[in-house]
Amino acid sequence: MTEKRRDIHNSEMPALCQACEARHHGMCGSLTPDELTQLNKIASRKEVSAGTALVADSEAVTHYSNILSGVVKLTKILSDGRQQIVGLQFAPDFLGRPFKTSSETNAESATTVRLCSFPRSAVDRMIEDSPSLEHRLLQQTLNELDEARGWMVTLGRKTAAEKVASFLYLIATHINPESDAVDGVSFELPLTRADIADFLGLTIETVSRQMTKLRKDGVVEIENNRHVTVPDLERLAHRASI
Amino acid sequence: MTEKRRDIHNSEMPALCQACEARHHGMCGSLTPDELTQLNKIASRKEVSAGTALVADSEAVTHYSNILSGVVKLTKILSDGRQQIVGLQFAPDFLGRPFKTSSETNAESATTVRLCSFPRSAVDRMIEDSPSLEHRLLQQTLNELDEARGWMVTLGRKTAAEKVASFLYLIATHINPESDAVDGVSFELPLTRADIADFLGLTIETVSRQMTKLRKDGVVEIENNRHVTVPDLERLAHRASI
DNA sequence: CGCTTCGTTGAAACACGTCAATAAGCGTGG
DNA sequence: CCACGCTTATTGACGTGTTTCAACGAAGCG
Repeated sequence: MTEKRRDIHNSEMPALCQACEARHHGMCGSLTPDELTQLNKIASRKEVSAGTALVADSEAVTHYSNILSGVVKLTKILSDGRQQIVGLQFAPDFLGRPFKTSSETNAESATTVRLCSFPRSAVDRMIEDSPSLEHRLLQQTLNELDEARGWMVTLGRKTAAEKVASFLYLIATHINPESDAVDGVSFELPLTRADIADFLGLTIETVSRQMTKLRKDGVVEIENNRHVTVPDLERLAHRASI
Repeated sequence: MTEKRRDIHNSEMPALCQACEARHHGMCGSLTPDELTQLNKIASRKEVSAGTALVADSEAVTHYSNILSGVVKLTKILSDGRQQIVGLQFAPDFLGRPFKTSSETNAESATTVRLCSFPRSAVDRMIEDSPSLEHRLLQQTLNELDEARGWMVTLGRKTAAEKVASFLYLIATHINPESDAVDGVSFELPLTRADIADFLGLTIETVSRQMTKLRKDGVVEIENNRHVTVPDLERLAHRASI
């Protein structure tokens, strides 16, 4: 894979992709300049506001997308309305479920999200022709599987306090892809209390109480409900039993 | 993929693989007879009893395996000993985590398990050479991801009663790969009450109480603690909120 | 036959959910 | 600019589902 990348001359790459690749390391990294140029012709970039349905339940999936910025939540609902967020996706994740036209999973923007979208058929064809693209896809899928299984421990075996700490830790370590700061991490929560509750399998009241407790214990600082500062990531991780 | 299969003449296939492929539809189906013959030379078949560690936490993974029969549980533990089963694997699933030598996930046989194992390096090489094998691997991984996310709803949003019903439904529909029987499904539970509790994020006492309730309500019949009969799968599914 | 493991059942404790009231943030319009 | 409604979040009192603790029964095994 690394060798493959090496012979990509930036000058041959579409300008839009250059800017994108410079910041992230998404799937397009495994495409040749030719493929990239080709894909770029049929790609469409768009920006959607928070709360937009990107993949509606059981609706035919017509597009795949790369997330350029923002956070997307993947949700499932039971027939009586109970909802569970089964995954969060950050830039530069690939959004879509190859080899299956319908999905039982909904995708919705949690924040303002910028996307680079492609018609499904074109990408499916490209996957067939490009083993390295499929390889990249397999790696992302394996990572998502690891993350999903890790979260299952949180859902099944952690207390409410540990769940909320786990969530904050997850965001603190994922929201800013490049930052490796150990101290003084600060960010805007991409999710409302209701979303956090759906992610953790709790009620909004319990989430609120545990957030208050973390704040009173000095583990986090919270301003305007959404802006969070974590003075000591290790301390937060400890609260999350990580 | 289907076309690829069509030109495999059974006469060219190693005898051991023939018997295996006849019953299941595992990964080896995407290999050519040549590759199969080659792989068969380095494959070792073995049978392990229930409770055998197959992949120990953070230990280097030296082998991949196909599950020929039995059930394997994938577990994760927190530092204080709390345990969560994050997946069950049935024949003919592939066991192992490609592209990563260490895993945070343990694999342990839940029942007697028959395996067909291969040295890691040989399979890794084969994956590089055979796009169709990688394709098959991607598909299993996507399926496992779907299953994991489906189970997250069970863990996060279902009551104890629904969780136990969901578990019984999962087993009833997975334990016997070929059976499509709607009525009178009968099977041996592959997991102890402790395992079931670890899978559902409950205690063994709660599992026991809910099993008793399902039995008293006539949703399932239970003999000798392990043998379960489900007279009406739809009724069980309803209890599971599926 | 005793020993251990596995499963069931009951009573009490508690973590989290439910219900309800209040406050804070935010856009809209008079 | 303030009034108004709406959504989002906090906090309290109370109820309940699940856990905890404990005792007991059943099954497997030397």
